[in-house]
Amino acid sequence: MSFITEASEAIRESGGRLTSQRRLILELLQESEEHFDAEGLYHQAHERDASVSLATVYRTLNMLKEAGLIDQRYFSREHGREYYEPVAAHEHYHFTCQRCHKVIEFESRLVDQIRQELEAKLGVQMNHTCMCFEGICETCRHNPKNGEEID
Amino acid sequence: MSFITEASEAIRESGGRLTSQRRLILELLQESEEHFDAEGLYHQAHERDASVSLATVYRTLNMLKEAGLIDQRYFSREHGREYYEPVAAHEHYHFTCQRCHKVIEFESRLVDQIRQELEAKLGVQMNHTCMCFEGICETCRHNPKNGEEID
DNA sequence: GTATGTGCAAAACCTTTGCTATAAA
DNA sequence: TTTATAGCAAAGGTTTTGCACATAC
Repeated sequence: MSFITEASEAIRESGGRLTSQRRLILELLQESEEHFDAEGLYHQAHERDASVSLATVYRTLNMLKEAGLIDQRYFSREHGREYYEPVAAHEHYHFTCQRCHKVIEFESRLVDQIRQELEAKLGVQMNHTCMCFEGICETCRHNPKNGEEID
Repeated sequence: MSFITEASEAIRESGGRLTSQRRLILELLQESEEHFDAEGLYHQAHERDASVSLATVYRTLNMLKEAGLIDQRYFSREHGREYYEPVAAHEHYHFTCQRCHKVIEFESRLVDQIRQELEAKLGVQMNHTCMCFEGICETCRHNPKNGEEID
């Protein structure tokens, strides 16, 4: 089932309405299948339909997050801005290059094990994990040009 | 070497000045040896010296962060507010209880291994790791009273 | 004396919200 | 027709900054 179909059904099931703005945003999300933030999404949407507002983008993102259709992440060290991505089949994590700002996705058995270890060791119930990794990617490590001191 | 001594030297070495406001803030940090945010620190400082401003607290925290004397962390899922703590001998991580808001520190060999695994697997140079864990602590799990639906 | 640091208030930033008009069902 | 949603602009919450004055060195 496509993202748009799934999201449309979720909206309808909860008594929501499939407005033209929401449809446009869903299309953009499905097309991109990448990481995006509210502002980037807003710019794309606004290009196609100048009537779309930033508030609607935020409201739609929150709605999709509540519905469990997108995940909210942080990518930069400062975490000043929220990013989103479609919910993926298996958990994965992100490494952001501080120089070229490329985001590398990866999976790790170790990361997955942490939850279990903590639940066992601390006796807690883990509901949410947030991890960001930052540094210099392989390409940039081998290209010391491109200026800018990092860390 | 005490935190105050170390910080004072760092300030002087970088051509900075040990103002009364900075001295007060350093004292509070050394006393607390805990997690704190800008506002909490500001309130404490302001009690002892009503002339201390929030701006100075922020500036001092940033200075100490740059100097590598305190670490900046996030404890809540939303990351709306920055927390700080003295730089510790060994890396540790934090689990925050969503019900009682207690913060549990822990160490984990697994967490530490992730860096190495990623450096090997992705060929990156890891400069910064940010992790937050949230859920329900053991105590709260066994005390289903206290209302509030969580997640 | 000279630069660095301070307080204040305003700005910056991202996100949310109140209100009225609009449009989906 | 009814009620959810849109747009707008204003407010929210946290952190930063410009500026003139104060102060450590």
